[in-house]
Amino acid sequence: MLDKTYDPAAVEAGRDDAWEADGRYQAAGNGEPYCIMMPPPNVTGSLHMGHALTFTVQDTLIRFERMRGRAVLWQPGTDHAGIATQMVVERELATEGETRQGLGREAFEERVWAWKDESGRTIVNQLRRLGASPDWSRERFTMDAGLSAAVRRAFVTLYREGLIYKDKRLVNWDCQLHTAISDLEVVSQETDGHLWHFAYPLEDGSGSIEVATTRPETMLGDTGVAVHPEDERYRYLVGKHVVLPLVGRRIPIVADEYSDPEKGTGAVKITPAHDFNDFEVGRRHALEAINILTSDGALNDSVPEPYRGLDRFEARKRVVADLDAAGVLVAVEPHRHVVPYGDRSQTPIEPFLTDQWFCDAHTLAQPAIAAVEDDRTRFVPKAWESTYFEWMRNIQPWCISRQLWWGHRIPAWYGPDGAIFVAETEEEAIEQARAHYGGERPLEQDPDVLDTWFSSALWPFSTLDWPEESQELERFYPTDVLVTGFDIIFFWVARMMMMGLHFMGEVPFREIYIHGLVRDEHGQKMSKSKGNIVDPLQLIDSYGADALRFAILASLAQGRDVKLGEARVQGYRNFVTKLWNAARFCELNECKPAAGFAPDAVETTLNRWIVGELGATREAVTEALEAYRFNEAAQAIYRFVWDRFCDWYLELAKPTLEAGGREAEETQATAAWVLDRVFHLLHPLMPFVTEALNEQLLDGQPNSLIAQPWPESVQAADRTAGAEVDWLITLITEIRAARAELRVPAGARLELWAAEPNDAVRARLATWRPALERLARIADIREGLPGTTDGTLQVVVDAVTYVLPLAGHVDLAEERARLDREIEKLQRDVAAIDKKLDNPQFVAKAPAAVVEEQRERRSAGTETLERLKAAMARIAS
RNA sequence: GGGCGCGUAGCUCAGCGGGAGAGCACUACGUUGACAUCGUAGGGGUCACUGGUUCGAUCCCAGUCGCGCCCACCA
Repeated sequence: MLDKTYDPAAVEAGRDDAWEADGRYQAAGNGEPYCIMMPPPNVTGSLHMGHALTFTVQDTLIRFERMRGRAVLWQPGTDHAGIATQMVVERELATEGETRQGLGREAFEERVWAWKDESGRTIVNQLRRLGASPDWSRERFTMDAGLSAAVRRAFVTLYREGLIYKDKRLVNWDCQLHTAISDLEVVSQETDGHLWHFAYPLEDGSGSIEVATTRPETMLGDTGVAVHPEDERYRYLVGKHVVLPLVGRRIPIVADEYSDPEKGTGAVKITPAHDFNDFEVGRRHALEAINILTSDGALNDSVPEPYRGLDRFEARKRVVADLDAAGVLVAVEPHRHVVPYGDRSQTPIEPFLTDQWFCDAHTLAQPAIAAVEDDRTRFVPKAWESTYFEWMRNIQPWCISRQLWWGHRIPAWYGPDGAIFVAETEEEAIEQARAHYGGERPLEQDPDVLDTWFSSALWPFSTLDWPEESQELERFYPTDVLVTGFDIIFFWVARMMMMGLHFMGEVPFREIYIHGLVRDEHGQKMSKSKGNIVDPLQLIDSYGADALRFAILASLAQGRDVKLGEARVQGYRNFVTKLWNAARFCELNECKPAAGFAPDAVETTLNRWIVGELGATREAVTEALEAYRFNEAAQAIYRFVWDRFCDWYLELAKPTLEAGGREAEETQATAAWVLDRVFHLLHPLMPFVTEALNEQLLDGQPNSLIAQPWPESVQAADRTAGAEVDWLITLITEIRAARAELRVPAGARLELWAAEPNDAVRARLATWRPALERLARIADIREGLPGTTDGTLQVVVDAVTYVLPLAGHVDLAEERARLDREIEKLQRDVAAIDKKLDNPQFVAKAPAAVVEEQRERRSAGTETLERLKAAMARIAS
């Protein structure tokens, strides 16, 4: 027996364990492979709503395809998340008064591994509560031995192909984390600052040239001043020199188109070592690049003595004060501008000249662009392709080295003379060195590690054992769909495309489904500082994983962010309760699956109708899931369960079930069958409750739903049954509405007189008499017109007038007013249709079917109108 | 500066060339009923604005206004 109330905790407990123990999460059977790569959450992570969204979507697809007979692999794992993890462990060390430097590299790495073993499983366990069904037996971590080998193979290969190289370039330097970061890890922030104007004196004493800057301290590294070649104001100065104040350096004035006459003073100071644009200008004019910063962001020994060792922001004040004192500070104006910040450290980023490893992303991007252009990989929704193209076509060299300790160590070794040996193992590097030097030389490995996203870029094949040639790699690559948010298209999707095509020769996935971000119910991004974080685990505790999953899916319209408040989840918990109670009703009425039940062979109208409705729902859900329209899938099944099955089918079936007999038996079997199909259709969306109900209710089933086949198509909707039930629903609804409007007491039973019934209507009324008695509170059904016109309620359905005598329950004037409103509305409708039909252009140019439809609507409308007028006439006097 | 998206009922949003929809909220009535985590009924909208295309526009196109996002940008 089902419990009287639905308790999500009881329903969900232990199910994940049971499914996994039965091996349900592993690819099974000989079906066509279907693979989704789980975007590996950071080991430092704990489940947030973004995870809940993306993993619900993935699990829904996985369960759907698993039921459809595909050999499904959902490949799970976690990411070592270089900077994030290192920061977490360093913070932990700090509470012990310890630092990573104090510990030393080796001990620190051990410490991180220990942390990972202890805390790294949090998110995995939380995923289980959501009902996620990946193949945990294949769980991977980006720093596993196998994946590390893949990283080294990829690095070495790209190096040998000239697609990875070491270069001294300006990089984004994080002065707090002491590492380079990629362009993507830099976030721009609008900041209120100042624009300082300085007059640099000309060497020949003939005057000065005014420059403006937001970073005065960089002037200590200036090696030129640039003006636009066509700027008349400065043309005569080109080729002359200025003497840099405070420093005394003689620097040239050059003509360069980078200089924008509209901006600042039109003359721009050039600091090649600390500005990306200036670096280019400097290169064009052979200006020296003087690095004036230390890795901490303090000034180094290249600047005059008084400034050495000052932090860059201290130095800024000092430089301004000194320039002011020297009389070269011309003006200071408030200035709003964007300042680059590190996305992890939240500190201002400095362009900094260092040796780093770069990946030639431009070359790798070309095949990745082509693959999307010719649809070998499709974005859903398609609009994201332009974002992808835009970025890929303007891609810059990717800085892949990081000055961190946690990550994949760069497989490069240096000889005493600086010669570089890149190899997959130290032994190979030693071998190379021996050949190179003709003898043993001490080698030192590059201290840096790789950008975390380098290993993530290999994920679609490194997890499938590449570079080993495994069966899984053969079978599941290319994968079917990647599910992810737009926020990591650049970080991850683009890079997987590049690496997948380069190493595997094929795209990593055939489709990329991009979903929105989760926001709170007001559309605000969830953030700790706003205090509007919704915790998915708390929602699961309160309402169940099924309700949370369904709420997410039902809210997930393509191309939109998902706004999700607690009320929404609560609403869908109510839906689960509704389903539970429907199942309970069926159980109480002994609706059990009948052996050999054939849905297309049911005889009674009601049962034929619900079978048809279920069939339509099955198609709608299937098509919606195939097209990643999760909200439509959710809506279709929701509508069916609540509006069709509960509100009408079960209500209309009650008299039949109570009466017993053959019809009741067919109805019991049909109800059980429908419920069973509903559990199947709902299972990918809400796995727990469907499994629980299936298990308890339909205990003839040998297998759990997770392994059951997806429902087959059933016969096309039975149109005669549909028409009849539609008629019945309309009649009952009309009577209920009229009664409510005229405030007929809810308990009052009225007679129903059918004014001019034909044989079909007469038969229908006989058939549905018990339903009408029950749902429309009808006392008796008669033909013709009742003797009294005093106090009647009249409705018209399908060209038949129904009169319900009220015996004093109602005010005649109110009934007149009600009929009047209906007549008016109908007249407006008919007039609108007439206007169309009277337009020869419409009749001539609109499709015949549309014209025909309008004609039908018009004739139905006028017929009803006539009868309503007749009804009015009967009570008018 | 470049690109993208969104303005539909009080709120959150579907729909997207031929009858304006849902959920929540609201109002009235209803509890021996599978379900009050419920039922029945109801109120509520010049589908942002202006033009255009069309026999016909909430839907397509152009523009305007408003909101949001991404990329670029430290003179």
